[in-house]
Amino acid sequence: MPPRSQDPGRPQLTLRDVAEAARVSEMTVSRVLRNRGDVSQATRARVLEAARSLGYVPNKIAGALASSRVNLVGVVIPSLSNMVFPQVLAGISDVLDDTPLQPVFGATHYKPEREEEVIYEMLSWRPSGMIVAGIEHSEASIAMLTNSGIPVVEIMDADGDPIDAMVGISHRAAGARMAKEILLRGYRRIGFMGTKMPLDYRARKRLEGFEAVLNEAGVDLVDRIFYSGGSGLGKGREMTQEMLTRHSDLDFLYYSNDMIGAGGLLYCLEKGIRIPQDLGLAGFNAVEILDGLPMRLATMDTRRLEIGRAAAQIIAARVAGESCDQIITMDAGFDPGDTMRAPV
Amino acid sequence: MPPRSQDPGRPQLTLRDVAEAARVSEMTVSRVLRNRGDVSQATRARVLEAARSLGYVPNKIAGALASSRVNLVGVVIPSLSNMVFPQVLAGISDVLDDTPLQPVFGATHYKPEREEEVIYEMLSWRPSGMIVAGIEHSEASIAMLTNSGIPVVEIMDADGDPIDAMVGISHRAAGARMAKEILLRGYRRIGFMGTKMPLDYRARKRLEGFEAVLNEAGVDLVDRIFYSGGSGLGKGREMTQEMLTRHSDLDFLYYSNDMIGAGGLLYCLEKGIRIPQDLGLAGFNAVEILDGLPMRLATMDTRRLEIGRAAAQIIAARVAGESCDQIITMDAGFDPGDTMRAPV
DNA sequence: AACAGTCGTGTTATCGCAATCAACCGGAGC
DNA sequence: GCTCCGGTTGATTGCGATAACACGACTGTT
Repeated sequence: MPPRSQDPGRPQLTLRDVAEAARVSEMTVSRVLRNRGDVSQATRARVLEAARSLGYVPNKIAGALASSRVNLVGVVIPSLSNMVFPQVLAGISDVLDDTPLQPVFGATHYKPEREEEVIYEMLSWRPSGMIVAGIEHSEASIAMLTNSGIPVVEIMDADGDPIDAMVGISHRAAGARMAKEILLRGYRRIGFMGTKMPLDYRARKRLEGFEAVLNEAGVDLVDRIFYSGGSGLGKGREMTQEMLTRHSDLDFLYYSNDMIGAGGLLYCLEKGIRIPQDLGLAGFNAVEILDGLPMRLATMDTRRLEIGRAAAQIIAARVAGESCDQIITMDAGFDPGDTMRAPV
Repeated sequence: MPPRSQDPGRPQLTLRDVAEAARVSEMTVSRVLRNRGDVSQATRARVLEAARSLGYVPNKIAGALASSRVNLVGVVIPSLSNMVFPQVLAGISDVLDDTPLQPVFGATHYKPEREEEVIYEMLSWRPSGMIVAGIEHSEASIAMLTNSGIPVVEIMDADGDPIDAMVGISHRAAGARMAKEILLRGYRRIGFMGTKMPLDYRARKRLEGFEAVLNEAGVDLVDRIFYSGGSGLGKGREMTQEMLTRHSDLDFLYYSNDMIGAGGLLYCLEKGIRIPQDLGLAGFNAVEILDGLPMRLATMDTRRLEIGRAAAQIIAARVAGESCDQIITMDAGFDPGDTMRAPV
């Protein structure tokens, strides 16, 4: 029978227990465990030994209440299963690992009411800062963040005004850039495939920027297909088949993300379609899965790691009382890969 | 100029402020905001209005200290950028979303010392439960978890004894099963490719189980290649090329995960190798990316979503004081896909 | 009319720790 | 021998909330 850790009898250890064991005051134990103030080597050793042998773990709840300092940074993102956000988190962790700050994540699933709840929950722990994906939030969310009195960094978007600080790329500009590159290469009959989610503002802005440039050039999207549910290679295949069935004369397929783009690419290669001569393809996001496909899909790098890093740096600086940039706009990098022909 | 949320002047709102605004005691406000006890409709309305108009967000730090109840569940996993763990998290979130409990994640990057730190950090917030990936932990980690007095669920592995509760599959059995299936189909000259990480115990157990069955049948692995760094399609391609260059007579390639397996598959298809007749392939983990590849890779489903769910259910039940299974061993599902020929 | 039982609300005492300031100690300087 | 001092250590207070109990105002019963 395995030991059960829920034995009720076990009393929670406190500073007092350690203090008694080491025959010093609670305050001294507190100082030792936080490496604060002057404590003699002898006392320090005695305290550490006592804490170790008792298996004492400090209670941050009490510590935070007493010092009104909480070393948490709330990070609010739409989803964890998206392949995109984990990289932002990696950037954040990278930077915060060198500070006393610790990130705490929450997912909203692109639902504003869920975002509100997550923000409320997080703020109720009185974190030192917040990093929130996107710049579109409910009024209540904005009010809470504004009133919180802590640094707030909105990330991944730059098309709008932030509550406080902001780090991201302009998705409108990214869409426009891709449209320009496509036109520059002589493609004119373009189909779009993307997610249906009306609340993915960034995807929407990209499409807006994309179409705006097309329209200026007198070109219209031939067709568009929206899907719901998870993004996967399979989804890209299906949609591409559907799209090419509807219109046999397309010369370019623009996908709202690399996953479905890669699926489309695999489909086209199987069908023996000549890429990029007869048909060009492009996705969005520069996910690592692209390295390894038979052909490199054209895409745009959304600088996720750097965005995470920069956001965390802003929080760290502000918590330390240093000044820093409040608005950082990055350029999304364009990569034609192998699926777009050379500019004409 | 955007509003700065760090205006120093803003005093933190407390129950007292709301109480004064609503002209009731702090206790009454507390009751209203937690929906506890009897409060008259009139008073309740007044309090809610006061809280809303002030923009009050409760301080859980203080609440937790006073009630010694913390609705957090610590979840310790090796990595977030692995495609595997996010699904475990999804299962956990699924279940906890229907309870007052809230998951908090921490990544260890497969380092025991990092795991120790993460566990220490989490326990210092006095969570209601812990879910930890794997059953191999440092002595200190085990001691901390045991002493914590809270429910602890170790997940994703079943080859060993748990600290408290456990939910997972036997990786040794999974490796053995795959070996049997391979032998059953007449493959004999087998190459293995996997990650070098000595601390990925589960990958190691799979290989052990795999080789044990081969050896019983008088078969030896022809060769093995270990890689370090991230798993990607590209890595799978490179290794497969290397492996096939070293040994032109292999008839099966066993990969330690689906990502590199998929890369290998794409490589082989490009080279015109006849799969599964001349060469069989198999990966591990049943990641969704497989749906959409030109050919379905043989793999094993590690039941990640269900593991996450079950672990969360155990925590939820234990927190609620209910009894429940303590050890759940799931069977990894085998799927021959299209890359293994029929049994002979 | 006296009593107990509700209901709604307030009072008091923690919760475990850190900030603050006071107290102590032994040696240096006069 | 006295003060002064820097280095250590301890006692007290309060962080913002909740638990537990106390209390007054009604209600309904006998």
